[in-house]
Order: sequence, then structure tokens, then C-alpha cells
Amino acid sequence: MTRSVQEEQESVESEQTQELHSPIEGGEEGGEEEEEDSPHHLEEEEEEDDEEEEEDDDGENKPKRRGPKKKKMTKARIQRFKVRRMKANARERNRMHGLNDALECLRKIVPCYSKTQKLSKIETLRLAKNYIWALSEVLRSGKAPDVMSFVQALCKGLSQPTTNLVAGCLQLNPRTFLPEQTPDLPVHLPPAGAASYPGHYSYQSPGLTAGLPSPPYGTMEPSHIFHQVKGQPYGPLEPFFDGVLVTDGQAFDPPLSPPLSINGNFSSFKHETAAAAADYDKSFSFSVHYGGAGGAGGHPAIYGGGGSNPRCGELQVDGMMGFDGHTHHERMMNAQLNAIFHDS
DNA sequence: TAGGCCATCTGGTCCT
DNA sequence: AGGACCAGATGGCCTA
Repeated sequence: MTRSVQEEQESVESEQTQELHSPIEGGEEGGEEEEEDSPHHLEEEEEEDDEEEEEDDDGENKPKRRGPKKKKMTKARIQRFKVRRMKANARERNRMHGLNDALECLRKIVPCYSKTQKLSKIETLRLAKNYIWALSEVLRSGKAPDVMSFVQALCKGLSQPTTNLVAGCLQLNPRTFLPEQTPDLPVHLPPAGAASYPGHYSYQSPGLTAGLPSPPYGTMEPSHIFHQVKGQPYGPLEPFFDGVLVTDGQAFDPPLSPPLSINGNFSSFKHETAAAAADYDKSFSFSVHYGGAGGAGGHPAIYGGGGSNPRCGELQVDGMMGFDGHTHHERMMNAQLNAIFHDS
């Protein structure tokens, strides 16, 4: 059974139960006097003569109303109204579910994805916007971006919890790329096509200067919290070399699936042209890692993982799923980006 | 308990 | 006429 059909049925069922408790319906089925108030504005053209309601709108006390005469609400009309309303509600629910599905797909695309720590809708959209802008800026300039600038652009306008989350996914310490507070700086991205990344991160975070950022959204996957090697202060960068980091003698659990990870080199590219990739040891890496629930090297749910959204799975139809955990799409992207850097 | 986030209902508007 | 889209209202859940 497809999800939509199932949802439809569930929706109707829940609708029927909800309707019984709908405050607008007065909460009492069968109360004819109260039901007449609910579709108060409903104007029906055809007269239902078969079932006249005991509507007492002949009240002598009421002033004469101008305009089209309000039709009486018969039982049949009320019933039709209810059915229409139920159908509209079900459609609206489905529509919103579709919207949420699309948003869930977007969550898996942006450089910060965790099954347990979902980005809010608004933050997902903001991050996606920043991500698109940052990538397009890279393509436009054709130069390897500065890591700090890139991450700053990525986190621009995001709340601190989200910034922490992104930083955790990228294995960065938020303190290292968030500048000092600039209270008067407006929160906005420069227009598309601007010459360079914004120099400052403008989100005002109360915790920025106070010290370590607070844990975002309550609990968080340990692997998503920026790691700190014991006994070492935070460096400007804490790159996530080779996907596995040993901290305190324990193998660091990589993030669930940060699509974009910052490595010391072009990890995907080096498989193809290791020599060329070596030139970029200090450059920003566009290796796109879809860790998925399986951890390092795992495939993302979005590309056909168990329980994945079929609508997200449309991406897979295009044969984008590659080998080695890299999709055709991301290899194409890596190749393009790396080609740009190589040529520049 | 306040605030944030979310799902749902609802009525209005526009389009086919 | 009916469906899609939108925005406001409302209530529930969760966290600090």
C-alpha cells in the first residue's frame, strides 16, 4: 500500500474522530441548533426542500438583512458541508505531509543531517539557502574557498544550536569560526553573485562570548558534538581526517551523515587522481560523505536506505547511486569542483 | 512555566 | 465546482 493511500485512509479515520471533538462543531453531534452555527457563512444555491430545518431566522427581533438571502442549513447541506470539509482537510494534510517529505529530503542534502537531531523547518531552509549560495559562489569564483569563510557562510543566520549542530557535523569547533559579536550587523546574506563571502558571521548568539556553546536542542549524538582531543586546546580547525579519529583511545564515531565533510584533502578525488589531489592538502575538501545511519561509509537513507522516504528515493531512480558510498551525482560534483580548483 | 516547534483545522483566494 | 495554495488560529509536546 502506498503511503499516500494509507495516509488518506488514516486521515479520514482520524478526521471522523476529530470531528466529534471539533470545537467548531460544538462538540455535540446531533445538536441541530449548534450545528447551524458552524457553516454560518455557507451559501448554497439549490434549495433542499426535502428536509427543512427548524431554522428560526424569521425572528421578528432581527433586522432585515440585505444581500443574497442566506439559505437554510438543511441536514443534507450540513452533511455535504462536512464531507467537503473533511475532504479539504485530508487534502491539506496530505499537502503538508508532502511538504514535510520534501523538507526531510532537504535535511538529508544539507551539510548537517541527523536522524536523532532534526533541524527545524526554518533552520533547514536557512541552511539550504546558505549551502546553495556558498556552493554557487565557489563555482562562480572558481577558487578554492577558505574553510572559515565557507563555514561562516554556511552558518550565516542560523541559530546557535543549529550552528553547533553544523559544526558538530563538520567536526569543527564553532568558536573557531564564529567571530566576535558584532551587535549592529544585520542578519542577511549578500546578494547572489557578490564578490566574496561575508567577512563576519552576523548571528547574535548570547553564548558566543560566554564560552562553550550550549548543547543544541537538548541531547545530541556524541558524534555530532565537536570533538576535542583530550589535553589539547581548540585549534582553529579540527579536521576530520580520514573519517576516523581516535579520541581518548576510542575510535571516534563519525557523524551520521554530514553530506559535506571537511577533510585535509580531496578524499574522493584522490581515488581518481591522487597526485592531483595531493596539491590540495590544505584546501577545502568537497568530498561529500553520506554516512547515513550506518555510520562511516554507510549509505544515506535518502538513497534507498531502509525506511527511506519514497519521494526522496526519486533521486535514486536517476541512477545516481554510485559505488564506494559516492553517488554519481556527488562524484560529478566533486569532479566539477575539483576541476575548477585544479584549473585555477 | 514560557517559548519554540509542529500538526491540524479552517476560511479565503486563485486557478483550471 | 472543485482543488491547490496560503495564512491565521489553536492546541499539544518538549525543553530550558
